[in-house]
Amino acid sequence: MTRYRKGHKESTRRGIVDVATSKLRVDGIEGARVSDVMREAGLTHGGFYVHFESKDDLVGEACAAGVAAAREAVIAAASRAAPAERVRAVLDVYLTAQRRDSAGCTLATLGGEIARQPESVRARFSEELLKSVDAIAPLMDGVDGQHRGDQVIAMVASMVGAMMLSRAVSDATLSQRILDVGRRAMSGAVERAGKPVAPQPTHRTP
Amino acid sequence: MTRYRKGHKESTRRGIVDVATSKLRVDGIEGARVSDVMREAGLTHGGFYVHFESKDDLVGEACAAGVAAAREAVIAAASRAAPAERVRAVLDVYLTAQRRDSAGCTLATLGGEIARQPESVRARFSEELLKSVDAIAPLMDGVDGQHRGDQVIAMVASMVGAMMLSRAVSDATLSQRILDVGRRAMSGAVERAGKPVAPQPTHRTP
DNA sequence: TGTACATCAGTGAACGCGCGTTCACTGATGTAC
DNA sequence: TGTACATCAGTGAACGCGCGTTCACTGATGTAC
Repeated sequence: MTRYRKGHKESTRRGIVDVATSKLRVDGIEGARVSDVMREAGLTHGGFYVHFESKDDLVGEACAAGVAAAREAVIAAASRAAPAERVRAVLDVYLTAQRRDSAGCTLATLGGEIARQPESVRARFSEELLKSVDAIAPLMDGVDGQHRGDQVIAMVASMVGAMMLSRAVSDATLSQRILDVGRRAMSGAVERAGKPVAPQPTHRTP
Repeated sequence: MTRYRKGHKESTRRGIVDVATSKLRVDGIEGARVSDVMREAGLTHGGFYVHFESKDDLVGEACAAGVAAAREAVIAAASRAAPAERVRAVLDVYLTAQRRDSAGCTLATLGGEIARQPESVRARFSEELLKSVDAIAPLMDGVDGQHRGDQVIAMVASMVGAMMLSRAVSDATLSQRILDVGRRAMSGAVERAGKPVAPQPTHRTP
């Protein structure tokens, strides 16, 4: 019951990757079953191997797609703000309870597991992450390319760490506090680094 | 072939938890098999249920033990330095290539997976993490308890995010860069926040 | 234009494997007499 | 003090289940003649 027009196979494949990208975030790499992904993509599990060599193959592609999606989201948020406000703009979009309670971000949900994946998966993830740093860096407010890239890395590490802890914790108060502190600490650091202000040794608690 | 002296059962149980704590970090929650943990503890898998109700039960205990171990390490590192130097002291001990390449830290290796565990596991993790924040906070250099705790949370989130990304990435240069940037960004933020210095909008690259 | 055949995305039953868990059993020790 | 029994940490074979993967098959379309 098939035989479709040209490009159909590619679009089916893309659909599988899309489903996998979000299912991996929710269920983890081992928790996201091939058969579930295929069913959610409107297919049966047997056809999986027409599109992918193995589950690892899909995992690598989905991780890369997840990082790419995060990159686009960061670029979109940063682009809307003035250069000096961009870190804060990204933090305000990313480090939110809404984002924590939704499927979340590939980096925060899968980062720990990717470290245990085969080289093929890690390489795809790695490449896409470096590409993201380089793509976001020009939007940052720094003296040179290296510093701008470093600022992206610091921002991403802080956001991802805070988001991961905030998701792991079952205590709602602590979870919210982690998000708030992450947002304040990072935007505070940027403000202090970028402006000639009198010393302010206190974090205010709004 | 048993019947041991009083306290033997408890010490066996502790041994299983110890093995599990490090095995979970290396292999992940699903990757760490009950039978492997038992074998490494010098037992056969059948005896597992004399000590634990289920694998989840062990996972909860091992996660809590992992957080407690991290707390002790942070306290030890911080205690050796002067108050204003403590964040830097912790960063210098924690955000290192050696730590990245060893079993690593429970927060960075399991954080993402814990978010998907049953409430029983998350609650134990959560409790131990909050306990850690409260125990480390008095060592920090801040105006009040809330701020000190916030400083701990910010430090931990940054460290854990950087460590996780550094471990996930397969590109050795990027991996090292993530560690370096994490260390510099955090210790720089502390320095800028704590001292009345002239504005220095650049990160120096040593 | 009509007919025969090749193609290939997708189906669904079946496979082997390894996991968490169960269970009948063991046997050295502590306790009762 | 010596003997019979209860205890219980630990053993190892066996279980059921669900996963990733394989494979013989389907059937609508494109192509050859």
